Amino acid sequence: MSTATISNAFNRPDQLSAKLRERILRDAAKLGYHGPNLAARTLRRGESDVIGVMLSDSLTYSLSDPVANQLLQGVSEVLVERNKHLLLLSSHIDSSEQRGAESLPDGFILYGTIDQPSFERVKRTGKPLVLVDFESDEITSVNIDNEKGAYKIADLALKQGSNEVAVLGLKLIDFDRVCRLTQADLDAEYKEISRSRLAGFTRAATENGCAFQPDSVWHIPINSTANAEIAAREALTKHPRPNVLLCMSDVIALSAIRVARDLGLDVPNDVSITGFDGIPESERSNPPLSTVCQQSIEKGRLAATMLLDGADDKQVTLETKLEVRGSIGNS
Amino acid sequence: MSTATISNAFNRPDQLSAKLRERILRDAAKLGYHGPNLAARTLRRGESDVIGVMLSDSLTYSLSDPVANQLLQGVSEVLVERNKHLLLLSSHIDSSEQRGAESLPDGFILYGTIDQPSFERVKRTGKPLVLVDFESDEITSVNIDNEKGAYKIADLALKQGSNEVAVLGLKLIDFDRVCRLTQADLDAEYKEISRSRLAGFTRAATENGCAFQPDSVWHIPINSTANAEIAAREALTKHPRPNVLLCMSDVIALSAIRVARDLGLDVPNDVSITGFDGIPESERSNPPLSTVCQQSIEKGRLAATMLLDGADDKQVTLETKLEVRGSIGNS
DNA sequence: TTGTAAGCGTTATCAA
DNA sequence: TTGATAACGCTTACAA
Repeated sequence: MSTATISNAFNRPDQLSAKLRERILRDAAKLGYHGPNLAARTLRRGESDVIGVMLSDSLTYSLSDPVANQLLQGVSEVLVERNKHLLLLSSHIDSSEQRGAESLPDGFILYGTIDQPSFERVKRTGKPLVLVDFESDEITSVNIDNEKGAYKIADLALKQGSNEVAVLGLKLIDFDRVCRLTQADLDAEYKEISRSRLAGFTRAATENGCAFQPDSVWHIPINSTANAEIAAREALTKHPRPNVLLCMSDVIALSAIRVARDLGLDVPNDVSITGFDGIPESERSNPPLSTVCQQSIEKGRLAATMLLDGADDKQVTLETKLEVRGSIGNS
Repeated sequence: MSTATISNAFNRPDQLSAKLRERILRDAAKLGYHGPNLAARTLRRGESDVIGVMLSDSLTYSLSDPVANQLLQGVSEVLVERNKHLLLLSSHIDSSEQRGAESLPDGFILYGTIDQPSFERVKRTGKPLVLVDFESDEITSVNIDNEKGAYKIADLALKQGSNEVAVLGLKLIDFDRVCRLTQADLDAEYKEISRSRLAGFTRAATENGCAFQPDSVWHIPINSTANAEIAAREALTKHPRPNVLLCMSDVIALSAIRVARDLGLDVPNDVSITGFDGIPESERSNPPLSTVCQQSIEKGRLAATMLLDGADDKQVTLETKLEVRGSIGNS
């Protein structure tokens, strides 16, 4: 009974008699053998059955973000189906351990705006890559049309005949605190999807005759309730008070709804609030949030499927769907 | 220049001259070498720097569950700090790929009630294990006192002088649909933490003179909004209508609050509703939810720390904290 | 149908 | 300070 036969017992049942195979498996179990070792198998075969998901934000934060969560749900659904495993990585880091972890997966899903060095490093592995909410020439990616989605919801909110608009933006500049923008901020090059959303808001505002100034645009560095509440409070106590608040994420918009209530404002009669993403909680708020639903779960499913099926060099743009709910006025 | 020297250049800078080391690193970068390969290193050293988190529910579901999410946040916080990596696994599965994935990690965190075969398998790896929300003799674990937490919140809700109690329970029996319990269900052995919560509810009800029957107890198989709404609707339309609804999770309780509103019931005047867990959303509901806060993030941190620091054979019980908020009547 | 042997990329040991 | 070598556990030609 050689090692080869044992290997075959586990991996190629047709290469030996059923009887021998059974005996081997039984003996292995008896000896407490746990089955082929992944490290050794990977080394030999060059395939680990592990898929890496690299997140642009920190792991801890990403796990708390409802949108990232939905993406991961979609990804995991497909991976489980295909018997692949999920290794979570985060960008920014460049330790030797990080590089080690990067060497294991058979392929990567890169979510969000990955920093340049990490991106280069992963590209150089030569392994298949699928980008999500991030684009790069010649690399397979899954995105939505952020400009269009933002335009649609802003247009809807502004059609109600409003005249004072504020924007609660996500990651508009490279700064780690909540603040308003300046014209210089806007002119600076910054390659985040939020800039496309801002472009959509701006186009809708211009078309509806209520263009806004940079100082009506807030920058929020990270999609958390705490940050959003600060910005919402500033925006809603500004003079003149905005009667339309366009938010770049549902987390932000939901925070804004709560802040508005705290300030004694009625949503939508005093102020209309719109979100972006379509997270589950957006349906449950009071009033329910009007938002741009971007099907994050489906995005994850699609990205994983494309990665595993080797859909090279396809750049997919998913449709967004407007969810019109109570947080927009109908005056 | 031998492989050994190159290895040293990456792992033991003191074993060669700075000059040579620098040259090696530079050349390696130029050649597109990504750094030591994890599979090979693991094979040789017997250590992967990967930690496995095995979830009792499916991966996809767990990623959507706010409580599991908080646990994972805590775990990831510590892992990132320690330069370890996170492999997500789920219980129930026993494919060869699963066993492969199980062979990689240096240790495991087992979250929830892991099925017996998976648990045995992981135990036999001989690697360090930390159980969370799950106990087994002689194995390190992190738990809370579910009976006590449940007792405290139930006692608080029932002190208000109510007389009709219903319970929305999570995973009380082995059945995949929402249903009420029978006495036989209660008598059957079932080793889930929810049984301890039920015991706490029962004790408080008995002490407050409003003991409930099995048919006032609902079983919900999985902690999702959809399931919870079905159960909540059944419970709140029962005759006589309960004026206290004790829920075994915040997701369930938040759903119940919405269902109550749909039915035109005022919370807490018509019905008091209590939760369990202390998820972020519980603060934001309308009215805010009274619940038992179980510090899930801290649980994750602690479990990861104990795993990495080799706290063998310690069985920790974390304190729970009562959060008294608007969903309980003060009549 | 079964066994032999090479080699995957590392690192630890030991020798130079 | 550096280099040669064996071994980690597995899979896959190929030989028996």
